[in-house]
Amino acid sequence: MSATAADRGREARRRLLEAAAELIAERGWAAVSTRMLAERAGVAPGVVHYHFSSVQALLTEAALTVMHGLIEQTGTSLARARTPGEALGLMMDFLTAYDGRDPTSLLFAETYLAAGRDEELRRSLGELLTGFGRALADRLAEHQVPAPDATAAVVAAAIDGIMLHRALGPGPDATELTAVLRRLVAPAEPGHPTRGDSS
Amino acid sequence: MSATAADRGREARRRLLEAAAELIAERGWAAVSTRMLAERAGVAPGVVHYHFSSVQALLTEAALTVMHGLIEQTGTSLARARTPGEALGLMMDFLTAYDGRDPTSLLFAETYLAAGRDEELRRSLGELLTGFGRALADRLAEHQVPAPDATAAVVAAAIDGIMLHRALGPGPDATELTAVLRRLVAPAEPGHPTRGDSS
Amino acid sequence: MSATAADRGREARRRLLEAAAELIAERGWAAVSTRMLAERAGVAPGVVHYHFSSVQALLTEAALTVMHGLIEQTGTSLARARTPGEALGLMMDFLTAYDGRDPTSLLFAETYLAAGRDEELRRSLGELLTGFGRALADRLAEHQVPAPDATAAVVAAAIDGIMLHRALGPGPDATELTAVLRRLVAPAEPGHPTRGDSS
Amino acid sequence: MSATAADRGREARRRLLEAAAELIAERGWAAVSTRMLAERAGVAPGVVHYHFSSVQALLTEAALTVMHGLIEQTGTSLARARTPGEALGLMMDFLTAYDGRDPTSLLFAETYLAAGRDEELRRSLGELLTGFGRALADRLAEHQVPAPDATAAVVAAAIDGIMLHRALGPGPDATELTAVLRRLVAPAEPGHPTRGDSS
DNA sequence: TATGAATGAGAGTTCATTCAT
DNA sequence: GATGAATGAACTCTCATTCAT
Repeated sequence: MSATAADRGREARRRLLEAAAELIAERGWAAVSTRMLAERAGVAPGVVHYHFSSVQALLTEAALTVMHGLIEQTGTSLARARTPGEALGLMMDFLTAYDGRDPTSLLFAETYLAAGRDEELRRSLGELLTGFGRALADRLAEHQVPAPDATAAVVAAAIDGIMLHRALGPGPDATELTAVLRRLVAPAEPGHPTRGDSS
Repeated sequence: MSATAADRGREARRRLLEAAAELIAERGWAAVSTRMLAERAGVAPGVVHYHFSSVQALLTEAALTVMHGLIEQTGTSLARARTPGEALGLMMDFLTAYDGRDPTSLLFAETYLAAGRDEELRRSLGELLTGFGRALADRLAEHQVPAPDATAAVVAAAIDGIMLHRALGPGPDATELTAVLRRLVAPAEPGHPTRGDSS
Repeated sequence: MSATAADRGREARRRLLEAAAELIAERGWAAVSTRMLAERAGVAPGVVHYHFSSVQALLTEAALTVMHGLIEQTGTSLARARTPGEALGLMMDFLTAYDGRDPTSLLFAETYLAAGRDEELRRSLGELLTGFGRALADRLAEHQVPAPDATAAVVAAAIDGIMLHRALGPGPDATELTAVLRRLVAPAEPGHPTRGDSS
Repeated sequence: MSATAADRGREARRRLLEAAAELIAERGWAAVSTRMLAERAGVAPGVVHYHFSSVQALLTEAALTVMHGLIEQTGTSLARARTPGEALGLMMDFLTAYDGRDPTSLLFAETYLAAGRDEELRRSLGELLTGFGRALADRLAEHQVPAPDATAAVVAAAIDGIMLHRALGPGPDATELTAVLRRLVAPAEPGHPTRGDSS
């Protein structure tokens, strides 16, 4: 109401972050330019460097914001899950929600690669994923999945890897892949150690 | 002894492909420039476009050559494997051979992403991976692994995904991950679940 | 007093258009380069593409601006002419004002040729000349010149053609040529009907 | 028969001249490059500079050869013409044979402009056109056309100017234009010498 | 009589960033 | 808080030309 100027400033900043997330997916991290960002956000070119110290800083903040949001939300859902099937299903849901060519999948992949060349980004992203991995491992442990830490790592990696491969072509459909992935998280059973498929 | 000129040309071309593979991993696909390539290969800048129609074409050829070599060689090894354990072990070996920050892992990841923005690259890479997926699925089928196609896809994706995540930090070690991955390829056996080889 | 930045921008743009018109004549349409334009206009190389989407766009705008100005002004003079002799004399004046090697003549010739390879330029230039041709034909018709449209086309073409030929060497002087050209615009006379066209 | 190597050399040279004439019309004088010429002529790039001292020299020779051929042939036809109508008709024939966008018209126009920036080309082309102008003037004189030199210059210029304008759009058709041009070459008549102004 | 690999300059264009307003 | 003009380096790519073979 009062601080119209400050509000416009916040709004411009928000639109720039939104534009950055879109453009990283569309063009690739290294191909996003100041002018592209300004145009997409509907602001003057100079505004980019007014709100952010560099284009890299804007891209980093945008990517981490989106990834933090999605991962945090999934972690929360995991924590709320009451039954094992519910918890595991949440992970598998990614396979139907994202096809490897959607903005979210691409943003994740681009950011993983960019992190390999930016120490600060690598650290932040590492923390995010480590936290998520722990949350997932905790759930798996509750459901008697053996080697819960390594299993959580493999599940998360498999899902990201599937996204990466799907960008190249369809591949097997989500239902089939989900069935295979469930083998990873079958709970250990006293008499019949490591079953998990025959259903 | 005669064709010194032609030989020099072949050598320059070869060095450019070598430089391209290195630089894609080091700097990222979109950040490789004509002059960087020329300098790394030890040739004049103009030579790049003398031998290749564009920088994109050079990067594409370089990436496909390396990936083709590695995948073909792995496929051949798979085909030669006499026992199931040997075959499965070959796949798991990637986890000890590559740590996600080595040139080969990075080249793979960069090329996957670049393929999303280059139709020709996507097609070529798709063929390469489809062929490998089929070879792997065939082996899995021989060992009575259920849903061999989807399983092959998940195994390959998990390995690439692990590489991607490892670039961010160490994570669980290869031995643990391998143990988890073996759950995916346990043969379906009516009476005695999870043995898995003797064929 | 306030908008010094905007003023500087307008001034730079203006100087670039001026430089473009000069350089098209001096070097030829296809030989005008970004850096030549920048140097002549006294601006940094990057400024060219800040103000214009491409060098082609700059050349096109510059050429059309100059040609539009000259043609419009001549059209206006034609319209204001009170007597036939005055109107015809305006056309003939070009022969004394321009010698085929002056910037204006060369700009016209270069632009005609460039228009053959640029659809948009061809359209714009075509409209400009069609409009002028109509204005001239109207005047000729008022003075009972037979076939005024074709006559206007021939007069305009002859003048441009003379400029083109003069670039190669002097040729007959303007007075003689003017006398010949006047044959084209002799009014039809009842008793002695305009030999040379009918049949 | 014997000198196969020498024959191939002559043939390559001939094909290069042919390619040059085509490409000047297609791309414009300044846009013709060594590689384009070699490709069009079906020879290796190095051959261009083996047969010609520079690309400019090749273009110049090609243009002059074509123009010399056409002008010489027209001059010969003019000389052979038995009646006035026949002679004048030869000139007018250009208007139906060329439409301003054909290779010949474009080659002429491109060469006129190039001559303005190449002293040697200007001299050669000037001689060619001067010679033709004299031949035409002689014919006009024989038919009692007043001011035959200036008239010849205007006729030639009008035809080239019409070609130049036609490249921009159709304009009046050849029949109408020819009718107008015939006014220029009407023979002087005892009683009414050189009418056409006083109105 | 060619050949084709190489050179290095220069083409048009886009870049992240700065700064006076 | 925002602007937009400007900078100068770097981008991909094409150039005419040379020269060892």
